[in-house]
Amino acid sequence: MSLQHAILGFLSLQPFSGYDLKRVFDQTVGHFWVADQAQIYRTLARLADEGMIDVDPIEQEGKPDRNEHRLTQAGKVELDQWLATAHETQTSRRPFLLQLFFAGRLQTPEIRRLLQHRVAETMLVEATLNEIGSTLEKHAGDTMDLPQRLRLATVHNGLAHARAEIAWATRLLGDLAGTTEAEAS
Amino acid sequence: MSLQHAILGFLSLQPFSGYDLKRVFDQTVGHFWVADQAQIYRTLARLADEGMIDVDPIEQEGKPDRNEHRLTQAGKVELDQWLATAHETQTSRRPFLLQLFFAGRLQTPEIRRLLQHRVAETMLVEATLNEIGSTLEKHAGDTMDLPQRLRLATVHNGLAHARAEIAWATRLLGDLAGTTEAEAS
DNA sequence: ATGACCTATATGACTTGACATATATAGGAT
DNA sequence: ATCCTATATATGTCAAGTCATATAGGTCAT
Repeated sequence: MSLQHAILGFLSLQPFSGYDLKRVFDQTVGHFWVADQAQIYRTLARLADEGMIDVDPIEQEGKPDRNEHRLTQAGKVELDQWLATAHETQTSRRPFLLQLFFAGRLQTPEIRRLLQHRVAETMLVEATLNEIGSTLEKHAGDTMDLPQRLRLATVHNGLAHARAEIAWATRLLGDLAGTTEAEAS
Repeated sequence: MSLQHAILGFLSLQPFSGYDLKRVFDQTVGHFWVADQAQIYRTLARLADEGMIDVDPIEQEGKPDRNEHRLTQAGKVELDQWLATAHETQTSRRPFLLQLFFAGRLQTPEIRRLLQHRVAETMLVEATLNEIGSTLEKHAGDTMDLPQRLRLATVHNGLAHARAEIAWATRLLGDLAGTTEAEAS
């Protein structure tokens, strides 16, 4: 499970409540990791159980109390070990390719519509990532330290894949158009 | 759930047993969709329950009996509707990016090692996809029909993303090397 | 004071998937 | 005889994730 280590990672930066974590996930790694609120709380409970994190109840005025979580030594060790390990990548499932694989049953215009939708969708992702990237670069200015550059690199990764997807789909659209015209002529 | 529709897709080509399906999955869509054997059988049972497929017990000599599954009209309708729908893509989780995001805690050489491992891993994927691609092209010869071209396109998609990943990681490796040298000089 | 919204945590129910293991038939090897 | 492999289906168990919903404190606007 990686969510566990993601949480340890954030807690290595500063203490967070579960509520904080949900927002931090969405705002920083949301483009490649979606974390469910319920899952965050349950994982925090498990990590506390295992002695990876400590829980610190904080009373607040004007707001409900919050449970701050901070890394224990054991948690730090676990995190660093996970970080330093080169994990095998398991092939991720791609529903769109599945759909395309069987799309031979459809009419060519319908397939083109699917691909065009895919391009449009991916261009939106690209735009979002571009914004995130410029924000990161602006915030950092000239002095970008290693952690910042790695965070930016995750955005560049998303951009690289988005562009690859768009180029691939666009090319396939061209191929399909070419054939249709050739068959019609 | 997409496994359901993948199974319907294969059964739209010809009848299959659960055992067949497992092999067919591995051999044709394995590069972007891993299907668990137990999951296949349970999904077949559910699809039969829902009237999407019919089960046909076949007695065999020299081998155990097998249950052939074939699409019903309802299954065909469900498949075609799924195929023709432009589904929203949910962001897939990328454990490697998570790792990189927090890798600022590591020493630069360790980060470089992670990236080099990533490149090597992805180059293996690329090689495998190249083989699959050439096999498909060889089998088809000059006359590639639409379904064949779409199957090939899923391989090209994988290749495009593999190359994007390699290029991104290589570039990042260069950046990291540049900084280390600059800091050392 | 009622409703809308934000902060904050928690639980129940369910789905999907992963992994191990069981069962049975039969061929071929040692 | 025994073991290994292939064919074929099935079940148990657990982990991970999704979605809905509950609870509770508090602010602010109408």
